[in-house]
Amino acid sequence: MATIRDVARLAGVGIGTVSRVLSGKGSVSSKALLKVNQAMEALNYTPSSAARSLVSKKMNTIGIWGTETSGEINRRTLREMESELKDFEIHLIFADGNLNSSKNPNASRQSFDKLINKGCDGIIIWGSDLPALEILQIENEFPNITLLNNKIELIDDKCFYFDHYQAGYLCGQHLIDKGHSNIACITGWLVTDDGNQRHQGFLSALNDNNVNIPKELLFEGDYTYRKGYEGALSLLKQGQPFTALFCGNDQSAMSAIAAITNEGLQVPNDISVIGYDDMNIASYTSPPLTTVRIPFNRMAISATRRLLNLCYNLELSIDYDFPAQLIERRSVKNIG
Amino acid sequence: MATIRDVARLAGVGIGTVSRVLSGKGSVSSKALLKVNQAMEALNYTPSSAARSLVSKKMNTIGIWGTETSGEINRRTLREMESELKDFEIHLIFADGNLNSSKNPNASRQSFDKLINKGCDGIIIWGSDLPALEILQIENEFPNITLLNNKIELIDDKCFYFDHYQAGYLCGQHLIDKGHSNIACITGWLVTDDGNQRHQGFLSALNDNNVNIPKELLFEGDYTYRKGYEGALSLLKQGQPFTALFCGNDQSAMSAIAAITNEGLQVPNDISVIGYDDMNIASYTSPPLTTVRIPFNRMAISATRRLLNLCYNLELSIDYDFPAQLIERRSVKNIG
DNA sequence: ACCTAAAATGGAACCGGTTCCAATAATATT
DNA sequence: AATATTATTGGAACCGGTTCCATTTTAGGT
Repeated sequence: MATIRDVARLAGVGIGTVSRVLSGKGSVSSKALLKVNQAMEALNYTPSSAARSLVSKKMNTIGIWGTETSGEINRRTLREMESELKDFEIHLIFADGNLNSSKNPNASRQSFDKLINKGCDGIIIWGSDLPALEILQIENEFPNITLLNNKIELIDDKCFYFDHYQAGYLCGQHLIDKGHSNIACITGWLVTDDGNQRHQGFLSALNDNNVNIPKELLFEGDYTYRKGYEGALSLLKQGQPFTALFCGNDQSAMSAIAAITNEGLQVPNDISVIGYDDMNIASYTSPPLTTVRIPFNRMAISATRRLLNLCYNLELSIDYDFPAQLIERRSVKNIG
Repeated sequence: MATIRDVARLAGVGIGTVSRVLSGKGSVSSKALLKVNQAMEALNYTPSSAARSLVSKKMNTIGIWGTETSGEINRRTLREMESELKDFEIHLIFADGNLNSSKNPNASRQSFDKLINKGCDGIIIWGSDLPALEILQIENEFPNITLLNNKIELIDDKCFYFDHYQAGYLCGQHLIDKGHSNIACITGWLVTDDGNQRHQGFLSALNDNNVNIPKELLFEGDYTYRKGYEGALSLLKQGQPFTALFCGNDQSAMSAIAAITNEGLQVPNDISVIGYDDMNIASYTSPPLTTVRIPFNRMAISATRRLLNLCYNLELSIDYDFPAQLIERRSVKNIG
């Protein structure tokens, strides 16, 4: 591997000159420029990123910590971040918090520290797996962080999240607008903040319209297909009748529809179903799924840009408002 | 940030001693060990990975180039690789070939070179977006590569792929075993090798059983939900009747089922459907999807380990055989 | 032609680790 | 007690860039 000194020697100039043509800063005569470029070409020279990082103290790498990234929605979000970083030649590395935290409570912090040790210039903390207090502590000694899908008042300008409460409310209101008053619910994972918020928003919408929902019509899910399927079966079996079902996400909505269909009932004729997320498949189910779309892409981009601004003193424009949008398809019937 | 010299000074020893306790190699007296550990603790010392990389010429990073990584199956595969690497404290970075190659044919090679420039110790080339010749050329000057989902005879020991032909054959045979002889097909993306192979395998199974498939019953898809839906609609509309449908992947199978259902027909009573991939949702559809499962995880792990062996002189065990397995659920009816 | 300002240049010093070796201390041998 | 081994130690040199400054060239002004 050729070094900058090899290039300088071959070009017959000093290393300073080579460095100048490399960075484009400082002045270089056109003859020198030519010779250096030829030498670099001839030696197939590539600057060592390790040496660069050593002096610049920038790794051109940012880390992502937290949420499981294998679900479709999170993958889509990730995708946005990756393409946002591509322009800056910054790479992403992962440390999956969940993976370890289940085994060992301290492990989550350890996997986070790994990212720092690795030398990430900044870290996106995704989700609320880390206690707020701990995040504040981290932020204190390592300020280059951004929170995605989490809100901490004291560092609100580094937080990017949306109003799941409002989105949940939207769903509840929609079912009511369509004339439903016997409404069942398969919740998201209530252990997570967002699962809780969308549930509360949903409940509030019902409450504001004076419809209340008996215990029997509430099934606590966890966002998985499995729980969606089981939940629907369980709701169908208990006595209370219902005409509409709100699911904490599209995955559980889809498997709930499958369960309902497999039980010989029809969606939306017998039971209306509304989901949450607007997955790609939502347009291609039977019936196409009414759901709520959340601008993950814009949110992810803003969180990423905010971090870039912090790490590299940039001033990319960012945004803090990400309103949800109801996507009406054919899984909710108007029975008013 | 504390450096090794700070630690040495505080501990009252030389930097060599600190380096020795860091690496665990060479002998250090117990007193020195204690003092150094205390000093490191006191200064909250973390060795600079950039400085380490500079001298060791190892970045502890490997790159992935090629396939779009946002689909469920690919993401699952990726997940396996990440967790395999976690144990070695090696990180993964991406360079999405597809993203650019569509715009500019040279861009794919450029994005590949970026990975090398970044200093990856090795690279997994995923898929067949790069011509074999070019890969051989690359391998020649940068031998630390491994191919995933691609086969090149000359470097077969670095290739990890499965026999899509065999898996496609399995699907075709299964439909025939169930008594079907009017069989339609929504292919995968025939531009890709694997899409082609599974199609050829499927065709061979039919051929070996003397059932032939008229042009009208072939619809060329591209793995997307959209094409699955459109394909099913189109097949339904043309005159030729059929009782079974093979889809190039589960995504198109699922949307094909939705289309069939939306048209008032039933799966599997009117039409049997078989998919390919065994996505998570496949157990939770209506009806649950018969499909073929491919051991992506084992394949990904082997490809990763092979690369680790190459990069870091390890001798992890690897595997080259990844047979497909038919998962029979309820979307295929026996009409024999 | 002469003087001054601006452009261009070379290279020492540094970033923070690892490697290696000569020097010293500790332990064993006779 | 003297000598031979072996264990431990400190630090110079190096990895390959960037930064910075003293010095040399070139261009501009009169």
